[in-house]
Amino acid sequence: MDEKGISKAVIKRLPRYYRYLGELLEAGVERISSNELSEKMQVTASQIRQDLNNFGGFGQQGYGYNVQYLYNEIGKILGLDTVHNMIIVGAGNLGQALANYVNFEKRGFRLVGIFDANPVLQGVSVRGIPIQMIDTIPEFLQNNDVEIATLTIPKESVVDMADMLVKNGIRALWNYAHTDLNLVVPDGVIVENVHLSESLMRLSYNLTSYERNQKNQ
Amino acid sequence: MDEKGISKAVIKRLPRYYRYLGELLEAGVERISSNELSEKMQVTASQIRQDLNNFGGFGQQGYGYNVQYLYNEIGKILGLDTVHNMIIVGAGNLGQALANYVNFEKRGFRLVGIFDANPVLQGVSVRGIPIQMIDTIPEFLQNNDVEIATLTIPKESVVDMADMLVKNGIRALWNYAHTDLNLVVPDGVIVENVHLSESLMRLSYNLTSYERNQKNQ
DNA sequence: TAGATTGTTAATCGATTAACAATC
DNA sequence: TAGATTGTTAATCGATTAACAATC
Repeated sequence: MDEKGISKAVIKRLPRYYRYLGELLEAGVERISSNELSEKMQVTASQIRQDLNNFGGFGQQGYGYNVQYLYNEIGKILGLDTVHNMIIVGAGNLGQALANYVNFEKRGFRLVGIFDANPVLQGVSVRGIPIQMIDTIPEFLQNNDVEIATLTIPKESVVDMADMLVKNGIRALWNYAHTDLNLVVPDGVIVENVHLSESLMRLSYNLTSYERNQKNQ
Repeated sequence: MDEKGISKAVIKRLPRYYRYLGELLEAGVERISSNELSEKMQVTASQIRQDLNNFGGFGQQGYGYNVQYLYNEIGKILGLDTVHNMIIVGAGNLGQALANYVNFEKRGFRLVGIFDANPVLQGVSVRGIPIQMIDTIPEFLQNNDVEIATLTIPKESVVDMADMLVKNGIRALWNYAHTDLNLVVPDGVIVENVHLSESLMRLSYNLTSYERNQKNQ
């Protein structure tokens, strides 16, 4: 199974397929054709078939796709069938919000530690996990097999933190700080940047240019 | 100034330019060439020039771009030079995290109301704004000029909520629920979906396929 | 078998990169 | 003026869509 060279555009769409298939599953739908799914998701049937065929033939001519089977297969492709231990660094509002997000657990992301620099938070429990001090991270990573670190700390400290985490064996960073960590981290370390403010600016652009168009008509 | 037909790919990159220019500004850099910027941002200089020229010529041959000027212009394009009133619907962890995010204010997004369905939260203040009950939203929108609603409520209730908000004049939805609101909302209403779990799944995909490749070598 | 729908190749469309003349 | 660098056109690359033969 060589999954090398799958385009970013395809990978970006996979979680969305997964979500829609999950909903169909909940609704008790057993099978679906690329055409039906394309209407629901507002993409072309052609694109769905092309996307899926990057990973193998999951359907059957004359029948379509079995929802449960396809859901499972995409889950496997996304790596949701294995458990990944995760820590959260930064127990502010956002860090705690993410910690409380129950569904991650269901997808194989197991929260095993929460860390913060603020001594006031020491020992405070979030979802049954006591917040620990940041300087204990190296020791923690030595004793626990953690792959993912979620970074909800200010951008000023995030580069140094990323360095330290990678040196202690962290394999992937889920970065909420306003920096593109991928540009400062060694090759092979996975970085997923979440820039919420950029999302809001995009909204602002669309809102503003819509209003401009209204005026000019 | 006709900004019709700017491609999504370009719009997606604008906030990133804005961020890098802001950093250069803070660092006291006065001018920059597309080439220098391209190295910093890890994109091609050609792309930078193409992107900017969608909106007009902001540079000068032989000189490059004035950082302050370009920063301001991109800000204008993104609509960050006007104030947009915003409410947050859903005062759970994520809603409160976003409410506490100070920088939005600086970019022209003014938080004017926070709402929740849980009576326990009634009157609790977040950043000086008391949480109000959701059933008071229509009246609130009648009395206040609000353009943007941030939705941090469960997906079960988000479609009805969106309907209600739009009926009461909301122009844009910043949606954190696990649904594609753009597919259920009338034309002309701006929707920006933020699917954090999809981001984590992408991370998971990259991590998993990296590990698979390691094994096969 | 006939009908439906996939898997896949070919055609089209759009986005990115390269190149260079214009010009500061 | 000479050098630098933009704005912009042309070339390339990649992604999406259309079409259809294969096949359940």
